[in-house]
Amino acid sequence: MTANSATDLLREHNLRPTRQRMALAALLFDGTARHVTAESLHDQVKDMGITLSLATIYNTLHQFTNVGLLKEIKGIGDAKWFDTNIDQHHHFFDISNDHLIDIPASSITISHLPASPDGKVIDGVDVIVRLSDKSPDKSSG
Amino acid sequence: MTANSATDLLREHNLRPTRQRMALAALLFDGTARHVTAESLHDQVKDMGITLSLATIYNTLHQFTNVGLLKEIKGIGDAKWFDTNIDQHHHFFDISNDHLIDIPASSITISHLPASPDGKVIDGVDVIVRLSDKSPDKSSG
DNA sequence: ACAATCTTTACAATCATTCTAAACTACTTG
DNA sequence: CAAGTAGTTTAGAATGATTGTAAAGATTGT
Repeated sequence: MTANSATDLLREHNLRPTRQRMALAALLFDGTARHVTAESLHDQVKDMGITLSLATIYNTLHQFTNVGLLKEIKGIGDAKWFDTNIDQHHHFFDISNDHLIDIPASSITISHLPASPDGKVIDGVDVIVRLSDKSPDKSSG
Repeated sequence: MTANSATDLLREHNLRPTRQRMALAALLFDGTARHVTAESLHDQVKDMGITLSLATIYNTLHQFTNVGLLKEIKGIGDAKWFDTNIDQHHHFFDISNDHLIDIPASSITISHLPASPDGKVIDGVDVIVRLSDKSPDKSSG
């Protein structure tokens, strides 16, 4: 993502194109799906030689989420994760290295979901498929 | 659950039947499925006129989980939840009041799950169906 | 009862996150 | 471009959930 398109992107969403938001937008919206936590993003910008306060990272992640540029992923580990893939989808979560892999919503079929209780509507369905390392002792050795 | 059966239950799992663990076992294993956090359990025992330190609640929840008496529920709200239903199952999570409702695993059919990446095996599948209040303005009035 | 071991507890420490108020930056208008 | 205003960033304090620590207390086997 170029500096210009980052500017446009931010403006389209009524966010001032500040140095900080430009840097984060450049990192996040390069076309590849990214899964980040505030801490991991903080480390990534640090590696680029840019220093942003953690509070700004949190603020920006929330702002990007509010305007629909990011999606928060519920239920992964201890920290909050954000996803640049804003389509409805699910996740593999590799517990051995805290790595996330997207699963398109269309790749999973969920049927026979019970009816919601009276007065309630389904707000969303999150599926997390936990992965662990295949034990080398089993199944083929 | 009677005091005697709580004692037996604890002994069967190599846990000394202390006053604290007896109280918590009595509360938790009365036959109905319960969803608790450390804080909510702490409040419940307080209501019974018993005072236990929060640290003990945490310790006990973890011990009960380690011996298979409880199951930790991943991905709900900000706190860790524990479930007396140790069968494989899923959850409705009512975001308006942080209330959980079990969904038996057999009530949901998940098909076409993609293959796990090389070297990885599926450790478990968690489905959380988020519920919110039906808006009174929509759909029938 | 005694010693050995396991538990509980108060309190400090930690981790992720949010709050606060002051310093700073971007945008608009002249 | 200068000034004013509104939006942003930041360091550091505060919060909330959880874990660690070390000392005091309870349970068990003999």
